[in-house]
Amino acid sequence: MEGYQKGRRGKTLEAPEVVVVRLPLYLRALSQLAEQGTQLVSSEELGRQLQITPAQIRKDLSSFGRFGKQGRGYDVGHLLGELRQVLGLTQEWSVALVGVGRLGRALLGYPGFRPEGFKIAAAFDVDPRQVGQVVGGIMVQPMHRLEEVLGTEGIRMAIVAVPASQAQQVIDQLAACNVRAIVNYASVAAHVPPHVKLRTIDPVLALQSMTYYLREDARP
Amino acid sequence: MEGYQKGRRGKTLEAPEVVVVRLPLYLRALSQLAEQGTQLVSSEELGRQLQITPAQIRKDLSSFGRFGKQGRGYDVGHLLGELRQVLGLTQEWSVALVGVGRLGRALLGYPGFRPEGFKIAAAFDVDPRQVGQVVGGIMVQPMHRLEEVLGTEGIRMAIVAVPASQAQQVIDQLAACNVRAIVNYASVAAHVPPHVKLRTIDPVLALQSMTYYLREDARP
DNA sequence: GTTTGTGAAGTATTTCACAGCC
DNA sequence: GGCTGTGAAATACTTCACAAAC
Repeated sequence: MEGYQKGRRGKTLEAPEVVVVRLPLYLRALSQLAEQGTQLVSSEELGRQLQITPAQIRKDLSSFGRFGKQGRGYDVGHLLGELRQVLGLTQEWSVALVGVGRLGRALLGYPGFRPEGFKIAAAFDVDPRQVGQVVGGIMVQPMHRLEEVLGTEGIRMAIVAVPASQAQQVIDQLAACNVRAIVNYASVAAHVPPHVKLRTIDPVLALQSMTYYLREDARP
Repeated sequence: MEGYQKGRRGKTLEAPEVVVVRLPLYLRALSQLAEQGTQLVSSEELGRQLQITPAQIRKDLSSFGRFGKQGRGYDVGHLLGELRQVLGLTQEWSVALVGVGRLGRALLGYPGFRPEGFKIAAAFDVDPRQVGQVVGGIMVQPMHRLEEVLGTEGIRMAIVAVPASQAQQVIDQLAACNVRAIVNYASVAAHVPPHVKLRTIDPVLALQSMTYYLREDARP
């Protein structure tokens, strides 16, 4: 789990980033409810599942519209649609992957992207031994084809799974190719231009912040 | 990047969770500075590297002690030591891994844990074909040995890399074996007892929250 | 001259609590 | 009767700004 950038809301009055980060949680819970055939859900029930207060959920949703019905709750299917709209998830998004080592390959094989509307549409690596290989149905491209491929495929999101020492450079290249959103698995505090969104995923940071709570404690 | 639990600070007045989550960032930046031989660093310089305001850094650090020297800044080596102390990183932590699929294997091969004091000391899987295999120097154990192994190894942290459908069950088992901190890679809003810390890492949530900023924008 | 540590001020976020609607 | 939507209140977090330390 890690850092998302602070809520520098641009000119076009945007929702606070904390709120935007919660919307996908609502989406996921609603999908589950829809699957099991539930039609209506209250903010209280949703809150129970997500461990978020009902007031929080109502307030978050109310900043995008009035999606509920008093006395009844929210229509699951309807709210799903509205949230997808808000989040821009009505289209399929093509994503580039840079780095096809063990982690990159795991990501290429991960079945969780497609059903959510994300498709890894291109993969890149510097290692000439990787280039040309077909992994998960995708041919690994050399880095110098980045701009060309991203351009023709219209790709604006990327996942970076390269060693920490290479990450900043790769991120710079992606930003130069008009990529606007990056999930970074490398263990670095990367810098991006202001119009690029970055989320860094780092299990070591997650572990390190949790040990704080485990210091020398007798257990109950 | 994703959710950390809300700052329910327990009885023993703890630092706010937002602060605890930033400490590892400071640690990482300081390690780098130490490596390149830098002796002193100001909150301003540290802030530049991490994109955090100097005031924020000073305030965060001041809640644990007075580690700096006016007019000079912070001694890199000293601050490193203090932060390791605060975070409980003076010992090595053994971590259990549950799930040795593609992602689990990538984690077993990840060289980033050891230098930070985390050691994957045991691995488990339900799949009988995985059990008994040696991956990254560790023999995969069957799930029924969880309690025994965690007990004898004194393991209190775990990484969950199993399919979403299995995650809650696995997390319950871990909690029952006295695990107090879990990094969860499964795409679920898992529940844990209050004395267990959970960080969920989910690239889909990260992507979904970023598409919000990419909706229908013409590019520059 | 520089840079910390920190109250006080300023924002941001969450929760309360209830009018209004179903 | 139940549950949303929302101002107002309460908390939490961040930044300011400056006295004190070097």
